[in-house]
Amino acid sequence: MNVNEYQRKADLLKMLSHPVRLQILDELRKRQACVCHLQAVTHRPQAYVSQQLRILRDADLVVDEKDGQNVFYHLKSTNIRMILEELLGEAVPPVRVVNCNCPFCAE
Amino acid sequence: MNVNEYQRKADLLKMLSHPVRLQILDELRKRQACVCHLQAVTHRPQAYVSQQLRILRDADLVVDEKDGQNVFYHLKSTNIRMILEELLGEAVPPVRVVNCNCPFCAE
DNA sequence: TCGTTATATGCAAAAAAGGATATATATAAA
DNA sequence: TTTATATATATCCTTTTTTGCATATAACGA
Repeated sequence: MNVNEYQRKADLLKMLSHPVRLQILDELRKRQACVCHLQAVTHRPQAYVSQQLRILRDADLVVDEKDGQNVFYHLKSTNIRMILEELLGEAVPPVRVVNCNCPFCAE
Repeated sequence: MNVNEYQRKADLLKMLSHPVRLQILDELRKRQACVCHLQAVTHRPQAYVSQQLRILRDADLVVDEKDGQNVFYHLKSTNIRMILEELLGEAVPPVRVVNCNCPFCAE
């Protein structure tokens, strides 16, 4: 392990060491989700969620895919999934969120 | 998982998301080490290393133990050890460091 | 006691992160 | 074409982090 590797690993952790980003990633490991769903889950304004998603996207942790009006995000690598598992425990199954009109939550 | 739990987990990760602190923790999972050893490993001035150790100590990640002139540090919990393993891979055995006069490195 | 080695702490400047707000774009629906 | 919805980006300001440097303390040896 040299200095650069520690730097890269630290950069990765920096992405995770933020409560809202962590919650977003935790949600995404249950199932892909659109921005409006993550808004409902985190109780944060849309612009705020989009900002955090952009950071995660730039860090190559999530991938976005457009579908009509919505943009769905999902985890990119399995590596991040394993770290989340160690940190947060097993992923729980997705649940419907009130005040969310996304295709999964609306019936 | 509620908001506070994400916050606590994020706080933990924040301690790790720093290249030098990460390197220190990686070194400590091989074996306990005194400040002068960590100085030699990280190539940082003593005051700098002590500062980072204080942060890790305040975060309850490491424990210090005085022995004569030296102060030895070791990891506190096994939880942190498992996260490091997931992130950095298996710990490698300790090696002697040149320019280090600690009891382990001096013959 | 004096100097040396090991370690800790305090402080301040520089850099980065966090979060709110305003605005832009793109799609769909009326 | 107008309007509404979903999402993205830019900007500004405040707070935190980072890091270097000066200094303090404590133990040990000469």
